Amino acid sequence: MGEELSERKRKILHAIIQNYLETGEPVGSRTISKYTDLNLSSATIRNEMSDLEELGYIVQPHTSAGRIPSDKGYRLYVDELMQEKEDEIAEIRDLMIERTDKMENVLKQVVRVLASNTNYATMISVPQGTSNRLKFIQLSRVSELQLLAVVVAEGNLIRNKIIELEEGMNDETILKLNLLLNTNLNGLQIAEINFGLIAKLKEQAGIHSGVVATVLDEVAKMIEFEEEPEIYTSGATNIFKYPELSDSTRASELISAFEEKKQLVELVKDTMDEENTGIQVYIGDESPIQNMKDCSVVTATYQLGNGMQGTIGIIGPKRMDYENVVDSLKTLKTQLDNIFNKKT
Amino acid sequence: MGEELSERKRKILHAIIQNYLETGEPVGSRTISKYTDLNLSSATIRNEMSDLEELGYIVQPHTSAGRIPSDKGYRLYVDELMQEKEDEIAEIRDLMIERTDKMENVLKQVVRVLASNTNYATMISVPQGTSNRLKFIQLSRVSELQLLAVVVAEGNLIRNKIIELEEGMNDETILKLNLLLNTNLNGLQIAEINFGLIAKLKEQAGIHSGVVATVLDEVAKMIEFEEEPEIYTSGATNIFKYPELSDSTRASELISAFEEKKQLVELVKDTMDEENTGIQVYIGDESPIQNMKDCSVVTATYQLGNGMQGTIGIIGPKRMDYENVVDSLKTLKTQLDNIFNKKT
DNA sequence: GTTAGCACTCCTTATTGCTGAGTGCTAATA
DNA sequence: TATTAGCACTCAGCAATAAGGAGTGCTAAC
Repeated sequence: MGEELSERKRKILHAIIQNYLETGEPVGSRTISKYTDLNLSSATIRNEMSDLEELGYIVQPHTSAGRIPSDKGYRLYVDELMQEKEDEIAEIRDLMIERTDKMENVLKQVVRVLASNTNYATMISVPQGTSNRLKFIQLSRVSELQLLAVVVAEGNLIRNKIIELEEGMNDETILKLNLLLNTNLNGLQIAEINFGLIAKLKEQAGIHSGVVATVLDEVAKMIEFEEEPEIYTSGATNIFKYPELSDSTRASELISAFEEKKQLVELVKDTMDEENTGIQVYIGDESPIQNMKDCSVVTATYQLGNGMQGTIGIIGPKRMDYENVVDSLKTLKTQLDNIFNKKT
Repeated sequence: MGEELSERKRKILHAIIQNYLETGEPVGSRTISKYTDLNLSSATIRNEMSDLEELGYIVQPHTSAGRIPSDKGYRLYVDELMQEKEDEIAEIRDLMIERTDKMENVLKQVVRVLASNTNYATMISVPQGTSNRLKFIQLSRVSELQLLAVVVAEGNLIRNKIIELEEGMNDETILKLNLLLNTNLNGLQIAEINFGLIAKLKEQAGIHSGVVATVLDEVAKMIEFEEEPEIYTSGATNIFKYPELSDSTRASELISAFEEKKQLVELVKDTMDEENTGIQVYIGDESPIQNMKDCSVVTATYQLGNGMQGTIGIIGPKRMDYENVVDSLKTLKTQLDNIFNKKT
């Protein structure tokens, strides 16, 4: 593990990986001999490659084939070899966020553009977080025994919930409840809505405390731990562009992972847990998602002002164009920050 | 076209199709000879099959292979041969609509259950219609220059829309607007909101008519022609269960049709246009969707009280189990009717 | 009208042989 | 000692060939 690689070995490994990223075919010694400016014969390259294989950075699919990078090789590439193009402020093509529309639409558009730009499968999670501030709450009667609760949080995150009542409620009561809820809750972060406050509200509701309790329960539950983050995906069929992923069983598993979204939720949670705020790269087995052992997953966390955050992810073959992907995610991240933060 | 088929030919055709539905392999004369209770030798069957081929009901993939049904054959099967199991009130397994939750959730669950029961890809469209009645409208301030409009229609169809204001608006005005809108619009069908009414409302809004106009525009546009019906899908990866659909290009096209949903919208529109309220079966080329020439599509329209309606669809290989599919859709259709109509 | 029999077709699968890319090793070279 | 040329060897991929088998169409007999 700890062996230092000679500069030459690093160069050769770099060349192998880059070549493989482009072609998807095992790369042989002769190719490297010509491809690099090292001016070494294929025989020498062969010796070095033999070493690299022994060290676990590359792998031979079968005797008398070229070499392909192992997970360990990719890891080294991503961590050290790959050059980040810090400066080029690459504009995400075609990304025109039209208006301050519902966040839902913005996210759907973002994920679609990202997929069509990168040619990989993409996902984005609706921002979540415990320190999100309430903008306002509105209860309205929808029918005799149903209330509609609309909750708006910062960033124009809107949630509806139909609340079933056990018994009727007159308009005045609803008005009072609205007043009560909004006076006490608006502007608060979720974390600040504690049991004490809830008890206080119940008390103030007087005879209607029973009803208030259920309403509060619903409201609290709805936002506080909106159990599963919602996720939008796009470009799942891009995986068919990579032969190594597109045999039918593998493809089926991958795509249904995108359809179900359950596993993606795991991915989001995993990404969130890491304190790391930057870009994360999961290579093969490193991925928290079972079905993606043959893929690489690159994720980024984007912030929404007050501790609210979501995850963007790109899923593709191990030989994905890491440089560009990481780059795209970086700029997208900042763009998202801007979009959501410019409107208070 | 008009030739009447002898009873024997019909039986043989029926047998061929049923066998092919099960196996997916071309079926030969010997198989039929044993499979049926006709007690005919394979030679006789061969003669009949030769006739059936000439009439266009079956087709030979290559010389010296068995026969498979042509689109025309399937059509006859669906229209005449197939026995509808009218009586068995087949319960859709596991379909437990838990609560009067948001319609969105109900639909998502329905489509998922249907997919897992049938092993085909499924879709459902959110009900739409011009004769839908408004339950109520609610405008609320979200920030200085943003209003949130919440519109609830019958069946608890909820829509949110952020409306941008050009200039600020005080609370009183908003209150008035709400009163105005609700007094005049609640309980109306969309069709009843005409230009006359709109003009009247604008007038009543007095000095704020400018703002009211935009608000009304937004509200009207939002419901009247909610441009594209929303569509939920499930089980797209089921197509991998049918080898004839799962080669990578075909699969990719199909699945991306499910991902994009654009084409599904066409399908929904097409289904709606047909005056036919029952079950529709599109076989191969009959389908309005380009990419589904190799599939069959079965759709049903479900009603929601006042002329509002949505579409359920099942997409699978041509050799789909028509009997069960049609049956499932029928019962599901009535179940949906019940779910949505029991709560006014 | 039905059936047995037979020649024929052609898909499928397995076998074989060949080619070419690529390796590993050894011996010669700088 | 590091590099290189040369050579024998391996093996996936491909094409050509062969064997097997399912199924048909036709003819002649029942």
